[in-house]
Amino acid sequence: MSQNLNGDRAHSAALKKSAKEADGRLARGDKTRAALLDAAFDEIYEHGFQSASLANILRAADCTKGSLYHHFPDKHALGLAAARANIGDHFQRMWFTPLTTTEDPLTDIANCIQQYIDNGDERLFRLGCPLQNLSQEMSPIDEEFRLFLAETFANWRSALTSALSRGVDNGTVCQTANINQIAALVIASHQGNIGTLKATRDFSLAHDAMAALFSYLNTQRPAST
Amino acid sequence: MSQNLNGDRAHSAALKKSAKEADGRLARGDKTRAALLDAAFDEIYEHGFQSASLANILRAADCTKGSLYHHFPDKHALGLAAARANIGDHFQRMWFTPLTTTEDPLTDIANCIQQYIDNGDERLFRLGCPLQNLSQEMSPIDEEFRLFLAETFANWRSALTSALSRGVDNGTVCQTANINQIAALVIASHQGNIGTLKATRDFSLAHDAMAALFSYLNTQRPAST
DNA sequence: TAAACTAGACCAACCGGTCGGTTTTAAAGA
DNA sequence: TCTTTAAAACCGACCGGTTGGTCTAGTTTA
Repeated sequence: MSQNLNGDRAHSAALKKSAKEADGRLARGDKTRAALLDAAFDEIYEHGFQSASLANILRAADCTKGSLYHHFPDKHALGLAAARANIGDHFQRMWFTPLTTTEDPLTDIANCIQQYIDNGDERLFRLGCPLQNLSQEMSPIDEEFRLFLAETFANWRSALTSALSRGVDNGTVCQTANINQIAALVIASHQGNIGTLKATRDFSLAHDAMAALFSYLNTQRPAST
Repeated sequence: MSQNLNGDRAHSAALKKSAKEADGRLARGDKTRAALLDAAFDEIYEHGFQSASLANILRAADCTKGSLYHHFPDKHALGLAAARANIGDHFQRMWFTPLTTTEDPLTDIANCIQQYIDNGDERLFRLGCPLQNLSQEMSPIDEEFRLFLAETFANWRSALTSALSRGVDNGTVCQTANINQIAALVIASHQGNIGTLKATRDFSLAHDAMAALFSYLNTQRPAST
């Protein structure tokens, strides 16, 4: 077993070395590795994992085959590491951080979703959600990818239910609300909305779905008597 | 322009001939063509369009390259024709037929969705919805595919709104309901639900999302006073 | 000097697509 | 009814290009 959990071939010595770089600059090898992860994520996001071309990745990372196969045992490990690095970051920023502190989960969940539709960049609308793309493509054919993706969904779900549970406690969510159901519908409708938008490019459809979800979320507030 | 709207190379003479086959048997060429479409759909459903292998399709259809390229100009036309044939049929059976006759759209929309989760076959849970898979993969890279998929989404949406509109008229749907929003959420949440299930394999999550959607749908009924 | 890292030529396998040639089919002619 | 004929249908070897992956040699770093 020469691989660590990230599926790469970095040695413990290299890890120690880069930890020593206190000024933020990355050691040469780590810079190459980071460039490969970035380039791999972009290429996979654009073309999917199976159609992602190592040649394109190497060109974008300004790197050669020898370097790539020094850092990663194969394309699969590179793709998985790239997905882990990028998708984890994204969910932390967009969902986990806002949800762990909110005192009004129904409002802030709606805000998270609105963020995507109102402030999404060109790539989001053209390419959709990386988590969803990888789920569609890789879940049926690669168990390691599937487990990572399923874990991400599970984390997302529990971030939602934790926040909602806090909302029940502090009175911003109705006592009788089924927080598991709310979380499940938030995930499903948001994923479906982003995915559908990609093909239809119909923002009115996306806004309608969002409005319907928000009106559902509002029925989960305590009666205002 | 030697192609017809189906993107194949069948000549009008061949079409006339097969139309003459009143007993339902297909002429030799049409049988080959149908076998190719079936095999292509299966291969694309399993591996996606870009990763679909012509060699696999030919093996499954028991056919050779020469035949394939006699019937279709290229892989793209084959894939598009296969998608058209199969996805159209599916939506007709699962959604359009039930929805054009229903007198209680909120109930029957829920039934349609329940059908997928309760009676879906192994392939649906492992591979998801072909419409969604193709949307994810092909929308960003092929405008012809995208237009067909967007059209399918639009047809789905208008089948839902027509049924809901009838429901408003006959009193099974609340007068103040926003039928566009309802239709949009049904599409988004259903698509998202099937897609998420593929990675998570968590039926409790799918059932929760479905239950939440049903509870939303029930809020759209007239007050029972 | 040993280990980490980079370099890029090279490889077999597979890809979608082409093409010259053969077989099957059905209508026309006698 | 038998023969002729041309198009439709089918066949599979072959093509250039690309794929992920290997390997040996050289460079940089601690």
